[in-house]
Amino acid sequence: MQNRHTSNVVNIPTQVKNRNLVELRRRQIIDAAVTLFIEKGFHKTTTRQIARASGLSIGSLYEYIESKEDVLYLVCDAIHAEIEHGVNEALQRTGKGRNSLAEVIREYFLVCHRMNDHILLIYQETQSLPPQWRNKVLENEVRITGIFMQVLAKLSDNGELPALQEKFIELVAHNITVLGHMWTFRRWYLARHYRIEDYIQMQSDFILGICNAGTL
Amino acid sequence: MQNRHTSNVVNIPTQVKNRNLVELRRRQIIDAAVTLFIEKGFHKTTTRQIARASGLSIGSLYEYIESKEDVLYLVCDAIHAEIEHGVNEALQRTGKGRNSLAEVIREYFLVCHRMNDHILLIYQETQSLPPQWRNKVLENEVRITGIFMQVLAKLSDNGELPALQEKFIELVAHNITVLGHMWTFRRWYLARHYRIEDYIQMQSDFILGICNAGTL
DNA sequence: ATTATCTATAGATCTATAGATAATGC
DNA sequence: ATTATCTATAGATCTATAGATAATGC
Repeated sequence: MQNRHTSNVVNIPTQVKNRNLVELRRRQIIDAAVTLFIEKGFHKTTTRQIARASGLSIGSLYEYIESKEDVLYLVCDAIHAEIEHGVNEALQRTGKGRNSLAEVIREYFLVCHRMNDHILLIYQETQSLPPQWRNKVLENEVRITGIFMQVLAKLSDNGELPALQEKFIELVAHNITVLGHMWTFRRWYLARHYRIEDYIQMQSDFILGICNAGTL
Repeated sequence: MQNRHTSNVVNIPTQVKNRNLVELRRRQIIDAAVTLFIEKGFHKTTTRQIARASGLSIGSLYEYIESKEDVLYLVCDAIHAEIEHGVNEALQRTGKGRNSLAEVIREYFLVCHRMNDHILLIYQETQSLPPQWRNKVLENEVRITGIFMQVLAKLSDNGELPALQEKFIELVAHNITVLGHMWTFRRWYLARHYRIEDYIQMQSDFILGICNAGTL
Protein backbone atom coordinates (compact mmCIF):
# COMPACT_ATOMS: atom_id res chain seq x y z
CA MET A 1 0.00 0.00 0.00
CA GLN A 2 2.75 2.48 0.92
CA ASN A 3 2.76 5.90 -0.57
CA ARG A 4 0.94 5.58 -3.84
CA HIS A 5 0.11 9.23 -4.19
CA THR A 6 3.08 9.86 -6.38
CA SER A 7 3.63 7.91 -9.51
CA ASN A 8 4.89 4.39 -8.96
CA VAL A 9 6.76 4.28 -12.25
CA VAL A 10 10.27 3.08 -11.89
CA ASN A 11 10.60 0.73 -14.79
CA ILE A 12 10.66 2.87 -17.91
CA PRO A 13 14.26 3.13 -19.12
CA THR A 14 15.79 6.52 -19.83
CA GLN A 15 19.11 7.69 -21.24
CA VAL A 16 19.26 10.53 -18.73
CA LYS A 17 21.13 9.98 -15.45
CA ASN A 18 19.80 12.83 -13.35
CA ARG A 19 16.72 11.38 -11.59
CA ASN A 20 15.29 14.74 -10.67
CA LEU A 21 15.55 15.89 -14.24
CA VAL A 22 13.85 12.70 -15.42
CA GLU A 23 10.98 13.35 -13.04
CA LEU A 24 10.68 16.96 -14.11
CA ARG A 25 10.75 16.24 -17.84
CA ARG A 26 8.37 13.32 -17.54
CA ARG A 27 5.94 15.55 -15.72
CA GLN A 28 6.14 17.98 -18.65
CA ILE A 29 5.59 15.08 -21.03
CA ILE A 30 2.60 13.78 -19.05
CA ASP A 31 0.96 17.19 -18.81
CA ALA A 32 1.36 17.79 -22.52
CA ALA A 33 0.29 14.31 -23.56
CA VAL A 34 -2.78 14.11 -21.38
CA THR A 35 -4.22 17.19 -23.06
CA LEU A 36 -3.39 15.95 -26.53
CA PHE A 37 -4.72 12.44 -25.91
CA ILE A 38 -7.97 13.77 -24.54
CA GLU A 39 -8.31 16.07 -27.51
CA LYS A 40 -7.44 13.72 -30.36
CA GLY A 41 -6.87 10.28 -28.91
CA PHE A 42 -3.65 8.36 -28.51
CA HIS A 43 -3.26 7.12 -32.08
CA LYS A 44 -3.98 10.44 -33.72
CA THR A 45 -1.48 12.26 -31.54
CA THR A 46 2.03 12.21 -32.98
CA THR A 47 5.24 12.00 -31.02
CA ARG A 48 6.26 15.32 -32.56
CA GLN A 49 3.14 16.97 -31.13
CA ILE A 50 3.92 15.53 -27.73
CA ALA A 51 7.49 16.80 -27.96
CA ARG A 52 6.41 20.26 -29.06
CA ALA A 53 3.76 20.60 -26.36
CA SER A 54 6.25 19.36 -23.76
CA GLY A 55 8.76 22.00 -24.78
CA LEU A 56 11.23 19.33 -25.89
CA SER A 57 12.63 18.40 -29.25
CA ILE A 58 11.65 15.08 -30.71
CA GLY A 59 15.15 13.85 -30.02
CA SER A 60 15.03 14.85 -26.37
CA LEU A 61 11.64 13.28 -25.92
CA TYR A 62 13.16 9.93 -26.81
CA GLU A 63 15.82 10.38 -24.16
CA TYR A 64 13.07 10.08 -21.55
CA ILE A 65 10.99 7.30 -23.07
CA GLU A 66 11.62 4.41 -25.39
CA SER A 67 8.37 4.36 -27.31
CA LYS A 68 5.14 6.22 -27.79
CA GLU A 69 3.38 3.58 -25.68
CA ASP A 70 5.61 4.59 -22.79
CA VAL A 71 3.97 7.99 -22.84
CA LEU A 72 0.53 6.41 -22.70
CA TYR A 73 1.56 4.36 -19.70
CA LEU A 74 2.95 7.40 -17.92
CA VAL A 75 -0.33 9.19 -18.57
CA CYS A 76 -2.56 6.35 -17.39
CA ASP A 77 -0.52 5.85 -14.28
CA ALA A 78 -0.57 9.54 -13.42
CA ILE A 79 -4.33 9.64 -13.81
CA HIS A 80 -4.85 6.69 -11.52
CA ALA A 81 -2.49 8.19 -8.97
CA GLU A 82 -4.58 11.34 -8.94
CA ILE A 83 -7.86 9.46 -8.59
CA GLU A 84 -6.51 7.31 -5.80
CA HIS A 85 -5.12 10.35 -4.07
CA GLY A 86 -8.49 12.07 -4.28
CA VAL A 87 -10.35 9.09 -2.85
CA ASN A 88 -7.88 8.49 -0.06
CA GLU A 89 -8.00 12.11 0.92
CA ALA A 90 -11.77 11.99 1.05
CA LEU A 91 -11.52 8.90 3.20
CA GLN A 92 -9.46 10.82 5.77
CA ARG A 93 -12.01 13.61 5.92
CA THR A 94 -15.15 11.53 6.26
CA GLY A 95 -16.18 10.33 9.68
CA LYS A 96 -16.07 6.70 10.65
CA GLY A 97 -19.74 6.64 11.57
CA ARG A 98 -23.01 5.50 10.11
CA ASN A 99 -23.07 7.52 6.94
CA SER A 100 -19.44 7.20 6.00
CA LEU A 101 -20.36 5.09 2.98
CA ALA A 102 -22.59 7.77 1.53
CA GLU A 103 -19.88 10.33 2.16
CA VAL A 104 -17.19 8.27 0.46
CA ILE A 105 -19.46 7.62 -2.50
CA ARG A 106 -20.17 11.31 -2.76
CA GLU A 107 -16.53 12.34 -2.68
CA TYR A 108 -15.56 9.62 -5.15
CA PHE A 109 -18.29 10.65 -7.58
CA LEU A 110 -17.08 14.23 -7.34
CA VAL A 111 -13.58 13.05 -8.21
CA CYS A 112 -15.03 11.29 -11.25
CA HIS A 113 -16.92 14.44 -12.14
CA ARG A 114 -13.75 16.48 -11.92
CA MET A 115 -11.66 13.95 -13.85
CA ASN A 116 -14.26 13.24 -16.47
CA ASP A 117 -12.01 13.37 -19.52
CA HIS A 118 -9.20 11.49 -17.83
CA ILE A 119 -11.36 8.54 -16.87
CA LEU A 120 -12.77 8.39 -20.37
CA LEU A 121 -9.25 8.31 -21.71
CA ILE A 122 -8.40 5.29 -19.61
CA TYR A 123 -11.49 3.45 -20.82
CA GLN A 124 -10.57 4.17 -24.41
CA GLU A 125 -6.84 3.65 -24.50
CA THR A 126 -5.93 1.04 -21.91
CA GLN A 127 -6.08 -1.64 -24.58
CA SER A 128 -3.44 0.23 -26.60
CA LEU A 129 -0.87 -0.50 -23.91
CA PRO A 130 1.59 -3.36 -24.18
CA PRO A 131 0.30 -6.26 -22.04
CA GLN A 132 2.74 -5.77 -19.19
CA TRP A 133 1.67 -2.19 -18.64
CA ARG A 134 -1.95 -2.85 -19.26
CA ASN A 135 -1.76 -5.21 -16.30
CA LYS A 136 -0.22 -2.51 -14.17
CA VAL A 137 -3.05 -0.17 -15.07
CA LEU A 138 -5.61 -2.83 -14.23
CA GLU A 139 -3.91 -3.34 -10.88
CA ASN A 140 -4.50 0.33 -10.22
CA GLU A 141 -8.21 -0.18 -10.88
CA VAL A 142 -8.30 -3.10 -8.48
CA ARG A 143 -6.57 -1.10 -5.79
CA ILE A 144 -9.05 1.76 -6.05
CA THR A 145 -11.96 -0.65 -5.92
CA GLY A 146 -10.32 -2.20 -2.89
CA ILE A 147 -10.78 1.04 -0.98
CA PHE A 148 -14.54 0.73 -1.30
CA MET A 149 -14.37 -2.92 -0.34
CA GLN A 150 -12.69 -1.99 2.91
CA VAL A 151 -15.28 0.63 3.76
CA LEU A 152 -18.09 -1.81 3.05
CA ALA A 153 -16.45 -4.63 4.99
CA LYS A 154 -15.94 -2.44 8.03
CA LEU A 155 -19.57 -1.31 8.08
CA SER A 156 -20.72 -4.86 7.61
CA ASP A 157 -18.55 -6.08 10.48
CA ASN A 158 -19.77 -3.31 12.75
CA GLY A 159 -23.33 -4.33 12.08
CA GLU A 160 -24.06 -0.96 10.51
CA LEU A 161 -24.90 -2.79 7.35
CA PRO A 162 -26.67 -6.12 7.11
CA ALA A 163 -24.13 -8.94 7.18
CA LEU A 164 -23.30 -9.54 3.57
CA GLN A 165 -21.39 -12.31 1.91
CA GLU A 166 -17.85 -11.33 1.08
CA LYS A 167 -18.38 -12.00 -2.61
CA PHE A 168 -21.33 -9.68 -2.58
CA ILE A 169 -19.41 -6.89 -0.87
CA GLU A 170 -16.70 -7.27 -3.46
CA LEU A 171 -19.23 -6.91 -6.25
CA VAL A 172 -20.88 -3.86 -4.69
CA ALA A 173 -17.46 -2.22 -4.48
CA HIS A 174 -17.02 -2.77 -8.21
CA ASN A 175 -20.48 -1.38 -8.80
CA ILE A 176 -19.63 1.79 -6.92
CA THR A 177 -16.44 2.20 -8.92
CA VAL A 178 -18.22 1.70 -12.22
CA LEU A 179 -21.24 3.86 -11.41
CA GLY A 180 -18.77 6.68 -10.81
CA HIS A 181 -17.18 6.00 -14.18
CA MET A 182 -20.60 5.85 -15.75
CA TRP A 183 -21.05 9.53 -15.06
CA THR A 184 -18.10 10.10 -17.39
CA PHE A 185 -18.71 7.63 -20.17
CA ARG A 186 -22.44 8.30 -20.37
CA ARG A 187 -22.01 12.01 -19.80
CA TRP A 188 -23.30 12.73 -23.31
CA TYR A 189 -26.67 11.61 -21.96
CA LEU A 190 -26.59 12.01 -18.19
CA ALA A 191 -25.31 15.57 -18.05
CA ARG A 192 -28.29 16.64 -20.16
CA HIS A 193 -30.76 15.09 -17.76
CA TYR A 194 -29.16 15.30 -14.32
CA ARG A 195 -27.03 17.63 -12.31
CA ILE A 196 -24.11 15.96 -10.59
CA GLU A 197 -25.69 16.48 -7.18
CA ASP A 198 -28.89 14.75 -8.27
CA TYR A 199 -26.88 11.98 -9.80
CA ILE A 200 -24.97 11.44 -6.56
CA GLN A 201 -28.15 11.51 -4.51
CA MET A 202 -30.01 9.02 -6.66
CA GLN A 203 -27.09 6.64 -7.10
CA SER A 204 -26.49 6.68 -3.35
CA ASP A 205 -30.12 5.73 -2.82
CA PHE A 206 -29.70 3.02 -5.41
CA ILE A 207 -26.54 1.62 -3.87
CA LEU A 208 -27.67 1.91 -0.27
CA GLY A 209 -31.00 0.38 -1.20
CA ILE A 210 -29.46 -3.04 -1.25
CA CYS A 211 -27.87 -2.50 2.10
CA ASN A 212 -31.08 -1.34 3.75
CA ALA A 213 -33.09 -4.08 2.13
CA GLY A 214 -31.13 -6.73 3.96
CA THR A 215 -32.47 -9.43 1.69
CA LEU A 216 -29.26 -11.45 1.75
CA MET B 1 -39.41 1.91 -33.46
CA GLN B 2 -40.01 -0.06 -36.68
CA ASN B 3 -37.82 -2.95 -37.61
CA ARG B 4 -34.46 -2.19 -36.11
CA HIS B 5 -33.22 -5.75 -36.22
CA THR B 6 -31.48 -5.25 -39.52
CA SER B 7 -28.92 -2.57 -39.91
CA ASN B 8 -30.33 0.93 -40.28
CA VAL B 9 -27.44 2.14 -42.40
CA VAL B 10 -28.56 3.92 -45.50
CA ASN B 11 -26.27 6.87 -45.60
CA ILE B 12 -22.84 5.58 -46.52
CA PRO B 13 -22.20 6.34 -50.19
CA THR B 14 -21.07 3.59 -52.54
CA GLN B 15 -20.00 3.47 -56.17
CA VAL B 16 -21.85 0.21 -56.71
CA LYS B 17 -25.42 0.34 -58.05
CA ASN B 18 -26.69 -3.11 -57.15
CA ARG B 19 -28.20 -2.75 -53.67
CA ASN B 20 -28.16 -6.46 -52.95
CA LEU B 21 -24.53 -6.67 -53.86
CA VAL B 22 -23.77 -3.72 -51.62
CA GLU B 23 -25.49 -5.45 -48.72
CA LEU B 24 -23.67 -8.70 -49.38
CA ARG B 25 -20.22 -7.14 -49.68
CA ARG B 26 -20.74 -4.91 -46.67
CA ARG B 27 -21.65 -7.94 -44.64
CA GLN B 28 -18.36 -9.53 -45.73
CA ILE B 29 -16.56 -6.34 -44.78
CA ILE B 30 -18.25 -6.16 -41.37
CA ASP B 31 -17.55 -9.78 -40.55
CA ALA B 32 -13.92 -9.41 -41.49
CA ALA B 33 -13.43 -6.09 -39.76
CA VAL B 34 -15.10 -7.01 -36.49
CA THR B 35 -12.64 -9.85 -36.02
CA LEU B 36 -9.65 -7.69 -36.91
CA PHE B 37 -10.75 -4.76 -34.75
CA ILE B 38 -11.31 -7.02 -31.75
CA GLU B 39 -7.91 -8.58 -32.27
CA LYS B 40 -5.76 -5.52 -32.88
CA GLY B 41 -7.95 -2.45 -32.49
CA PHE B 42 -9.22 -0.06 -35.13
CA HIS B 43 -6.08 2.01 -35.60
CA LYS B 44 -3.71 -0.90 -35.85
CA THR B 45 -5.85 -2.64 -38.44
CA THR B 46 -5.00 -1.56 -41.98
CA THR B 47 -7.45 -1.18 -44.82
CA ARG B 48 -5.47 -3.76 -46.73
CA GLN B 49 -6.03 -6.29 -43.95
CA ILE B 50 -9.73 -5.55 -44.01
CA ALA B 51 -9.81 -5.98 -47.78
CA ARG B 52 -7.89 -9.24 -47.67
CA ALA B 53 -10.02 -10.73 -44.87
CA SER B 54 -13.18 -9.64 -46.71
CA GLY B 55 -12.04 -11.42 -49.87
CA LEU B 56 -11.89 -8.12 -51.75
CA SER B 57 -9.06 -6.17 -53.28
CA ILE B 58 -8.16 -2.87 -51.70
CA GLY B 59 -9.65 -1.15 -54.74
CA SER B 60 -12.94 -2.98 -54.44
CA LEU B 61 -13.17 -2.26 -50.73
CA TYR B 62 -13.21 1.42 -51.53
CA GLU B 63 -16.11 0.92 -53.94
CA TYR B 64 -18.25 0.06 -50.92
CA ILE B 65 -17.01 2.62 -48.44
CA GLU B 66 -15.44 6.05 -48.62
CA SER B 67 -13.09 5.89 -45.67
CA LYS B 68 -11.74 3.57 -43.04
CA GLU B 69 -14.04 5.25 -40.50
CA ASP B 70 -16.98 4.06 -42.57
CA VAL B 71 -15.99 0.50 -41.77
CA LEU B 72 -15.91 1.29 -38.06
CA TYR B 73 -19.38 2.75 -38.25
CA LEU B 74 -20.71 -0.28 -40.11
CA VAL B 75 -19.20 -2.49 -37.43
CA CYS B 76 -20.56 -0.51 -34.47
CA ASP B 77 -24.01 -0.34 -35.98
CA ALA B 78 -24.07 -4.06 -36.70
CA ILE B 79 -23.06 -4.82 -33.13
CA HIS B 80 -25.80 -2.65 -31.69
CA ALA B 81 -28.34 -4.19 -34.04
CA GLU B 82 -27.41 -7.62 -32.75
CA ILE B 83 -27.59 -6.57 -29.11
CA GLU B 84 -30.94 -4.90 -29.59
CA HIS B 85 -32.22 -7.92 -31.46
CA GLY B 86 -31.14 -10.18 -28.61
CA VAL B 87 -32.81 -8.05 -25.97
CA ASN B 88 -36.05 -7.62 -27.89
CA GLU B 89 -36.25 -11.33 -28.52
CA ALA B 90 -35.78 -11.99 -24.82
CA LEU B 91 -38.52 -9.49 -24.11
CA GLN B 92 -40.96 -11.50 -26.25
CA ARG B 93 -40.16 -14.72 -24.41
CA THR B 94 -40.38 -13.43 -20.87
CA GLY B 95 -43.76 -13.31 -19.16
CA LYS B 96 -45.43 -10.04 -18.32
CA GLY B 97 -45.74 -10.96 -14.67
CA ARG B 98 -44.03 -10.20 -11.42
CA ASN B 99 -40.57 -11.39 -12.19
CA SER B 100 -40.31 -10.11 -15.74
CA LEU B 101 -37.67 -7.59 -14.69
CA ALA B 102 -35.37 -10.25 -13.31
CA GLU B 103 -35.88 -12.29 -16.45
CA VAL B 104 -35.09 -9.41 -18.76
CA ILE B 105 -31.99 -8.56 -16.78
CA ARG B 106 -30.90 -12.16 -16.95
CA GLU B 107 -31.36 -12.41 -20.69
CA TYR B 108 -29.66 -9.07 -21.29
CA PHE B 109 -26.68 -10.03 -19.16
CA LEU B 110 -26.38 -13.25 -21.14
CA VAL B 111 -26.35 -11.22 -24.34
CA CYS B 112 -23.52 -9.13 -22.88
CA HIS B 113 -21.73 -12.31 -21.88
CA ARG B 114 -22.03 -13.67 -25.41
CA MET B 115 -21.02 -10.39 -27.04
CA ASN B 116 -18.22 -9.62 -24.65
CA ASP B 117 -15.59 -8.60 -27.20
CA HIS B 118 -18.05 -6.62 -29.29
CA ILE B 119 -19.23 -4.48 -26.41
CA LEU B 120 -15.65 -3.81 -25.40
CA LEU B 121 -14.92 -2.73 -28.93
CA ILE B 122 -17.70 -0.16 -28.82
CA TYR B 123 -16.41 1.24 -25.54
CA GLN B 124 -12.93 1.57 -27.01
CA GLU B 125 -13.55 2.83 -30.50
CA THR B 126 -16.71 4.93 -30.48
CA GLN B 127 -14.63 8.06 -30.01
CA SER B 128 -12.74 7.28 -33.22
CA LEU B 129 -15.90 7.87 -35.25
CA PRO B 130 -16.61 11.14 -37.01
CA PRO B 131 -19.08 13.14 -34.86
CA GLN B 132 -22.11 12.51 -37.01
CA TRP B 133 -21.75 8.75 -36.74
CA ARG B 134 -20.71 8.80 -33.16
CA ASN B 135 -24.06 10.41 -32.46
CA LYS B 136 -25.84 7.64 -34.34
CA VAL B 137 -24.05 5.07 -32.25
CA LEU B 138 -24.99 6.88 -29.05
CA GLU B 139 -28.61 6.94 -30.21
CA ASN B 140 -28.39 3.17 -30.42
CA GLU B 141 -27.27 3.07 -26.79
CA VAL B 142 -30.16 5.27 -25.75
CA ARG B 143 -32.65 3.09 -27.59
CA ILE B 144 -31.40 -0.06 -25.90
CA THR B 145 -31.55 1.61 -22.50
CA GLY B 146 -35.07 2.71 -23.40
CA ILE B 147 -36.18 -0.91 -23.47
CA PHE B 148 -35.32 -1.28 -19.81
CA MET B 149 -37.01 1.99 -19.01
CA GLN B 150 -40.24 0.70 -20.49
CA VAL B 151 -40.12 -2.52 -18.50
CA LEU B 152 -39.47 -0.59 -15.30
CA ALA B 153 -42.17 1.98 -16.00
CA LYS B 154 -44.76 -0.72 -16.66
CA LEU B 155 -44.01 -2.53 -13.41
CA SER B 156 -44.07 0.73 -11.53
CA ASP B 157 -47.46 1.67 -13.03
CA ASN B 158 -48.89 -1.75 -12.23
CA GLY B 159 -47.88 -1.33 -8.64
CA GLU B 160 -45.56 -4.33 -8.89
CA LEU B 161 -42.74 -2.03 -7.98
CA PRO B 162 -42.89 0.85 -5.53
CA ALA B 163 -43.93 4.01 -7.31
CA LEU B 164 -40.69 5.60 -8.40
CA GLN B 165 -39.94 8.99 -9.80
CA GLU B 166 -39.53 8.96 -13.54
CA LYS B 167 -36.01 10.35 -13.30
CA PHE B 168 -35.09 7.55 -10.97
CA ILE B 169 -36.49 4.88 -13.27
CA GLU B 170 -34.50 6.39 -16.09
CA LEU B 171 -31.33 6.17 -14.06
CA VAL B 172 -31.96 2.59 -12.98
CA ALA B 173 -32.39 1.67 -16.65
CA HIS B 174 -28.96 3.15 -17.36
CA ASN B 175 -27.55 1.27 -14.40
CA ILE B 176 -28.88 -2.02 -15.74
CA THR B 177 -27.36 -1.30 -19.14
CA VAL B 178 -24.00 -0.43 -17.69
CA LEU B 179 -23.86 -3.28 -15.17
CA GLY B 180 -24.26 -5.60 -18.15
CA HIS B 181 -21.40 -3.85 -19.91
CA MET B 182 -19.37 -4.03 -16.72
CA TRP B 183 -19.23 -7.81 -17.08
CA THR B 184 -17.34 -7.20 -20.32
CA PHE B 185 -15.04 -4.33 -19.48
CA ARG B 186 -14.12 -5.69 -16.02
CA ARG B 187 -13.99 -9.25 -17.25
CA TRP B 188 -10.27 -9.37 -16.57
CA TYR B 189 -11.25 -9.30 -12.89
CA LEU B 190 -14.83 -10.53 -12.63
CA ALA B 191 -14.45 -13.69 -14.69
CA ARG B 192 -11.73 -14.84 -12.31
CA HIS B 193 -13.95 -14.40 -9.27
CA TYR B 194 -17.48 -15.09 -10.47
CA ARG B 195 -19.32 -17.34 -12.85
CA ILE B 196 -21.75 -15.56 -15.11
CA GLU B 197 -24.70 -17.16 -13.32
CA ASP B 198 -23.50 -15.91 -9.95
CA TYR B 199 -22.89 -12.50 -11.41
CA ILE B 200 -26.42 -12.35 -12.78
CA GLN B 201 -27.88 -13.53 -9.48
CA MET B 202 -26.01 -11.02 -7.36
CA GLN B 203 -26.53 -8.10 -9.67
CA SER B 204 -30.24 -8.86 -9.85
CA ASP B 205 -30.37 -8.82 -6.05
CA PHE B 206 -28.48 -5.55 -6.12
CA ILE B 207 -30.75 -3.94 -8.69
CA LEU B 208 -33.99 -5.28 -7.24
CA GLY B 209 -32.89 -4.29 -3.76
CA ILE B 210 -33.74 -0.70 -4.46
CA CYS B 211 -37.15 -1.68 -5.77
CA ASN B 212 -37.98 -3.80 -2.75
CA ALA B 213 -36.63 -1.26 -0.36
CA GLY B 214 -39.23 1.26 -1.42
CA THR B 215 -37.32 4.06 0.22
CA LEU B 216 -38.30 6.60 -2.42
C1' DA C 1 -22.25 0.16 -72.71
C1' DT C 2 -22.45 -0.46 -68.08
C1' DT C 3 -21.05 -2.30 -63.88
C1' DA C 4 -17.81 -4.38 -60.85
C1' DT C 5 -13.14 -5.54 -59.84
C1' DC C 6 -8.23 -5.38 -59.87
C1' DT C 7 -3.21 -3.76 -59.87
C1' DA C 8 -0.03 -0.35 -59.12
C1' DT C 9 1.20 3.65 -56.86
C1' DA C 10 0.88 8.71 -55.52
C1' DG C 11 1.26 11.26 -51.77
C1' DA C 12 1.44 11.92 -47.18
C1' DT C 13 2.61 10.57 -42.89
C1' DC C 14 4.99 8.98 -38.53
C1' DT C 15 8.21 6.66 -35.27
C1' DA C 16 12.62 6.32 -33.78
C1' DT C 17 17.62 7.13 -34.22
C1' DA C 18 22.28 8.72 -35.70
C1' DG C 19 25.36 12.01 -35.27
C1' DA C 20 26.36 16.88 -34.25
C1' DT C 21 26.17 20.59 -30.81
C1' DA C 22 25.68 22.87 -26.44
C1' DA C 23 25.94 22.91 -21.41
C1' DT C 24 27.85 21.32 -17.10
C1' DG C 25 31.24 19.84 -13.69
C1' DC C 26 35.86 18.21 -12.50
C1' DA D 1 34.77 14.24 -20.10
C1' DT D 2 30.21 13.71 -19.22
C1' DT D 3 25.56 14.76 -19.70
C1' DA D 4 21.68 16.69 -22.04
C1' DT D 5 19.74 18.50 -26.17
C1' DC D 6 19.04 19.36 -30.96
C1' DT D 7 18.59 18.82 -36.18
C1' DA D 8 18.03 16.06 -39.97
C1' DT D 9 16.44 11.97 -41.84
C1' DA D 10 16.23 6.80 -42.59
C1' DG D 11 13.06 3.59 -43.12
C1' DA D 12 8.74 1.92 -42.94
C1' DT D 13 4.15 2.46 -43.26
C1' DC D 14 -0.77 3.43 -44.71
C1' DT D 15 -4.94 5.51 -46.94
C1' DA D 16 -7.12 6.38 -50.95
C1' DT D 17 -7.32 6.72 -56.00
C1' DA D 18 -6.30 6.50 -61.06
C1' DG D 19 -6.56 3.90 -64.73
C1' DA D 20 -6.72 -0.78 -66.73
C1' DT D 21 -9.24 -5.15 -67.05
C1' DA D 22 -12.94 -8.45 -66.64
C1' DA D 23 -17.83 -9.58 -66.34
C1' DT D 24 -22.61 -8.67 -67.34
C1' DG D 25 -26.74 -7.35 -69.88
C1' DC D 26 -28.95 -5.14 -73.86
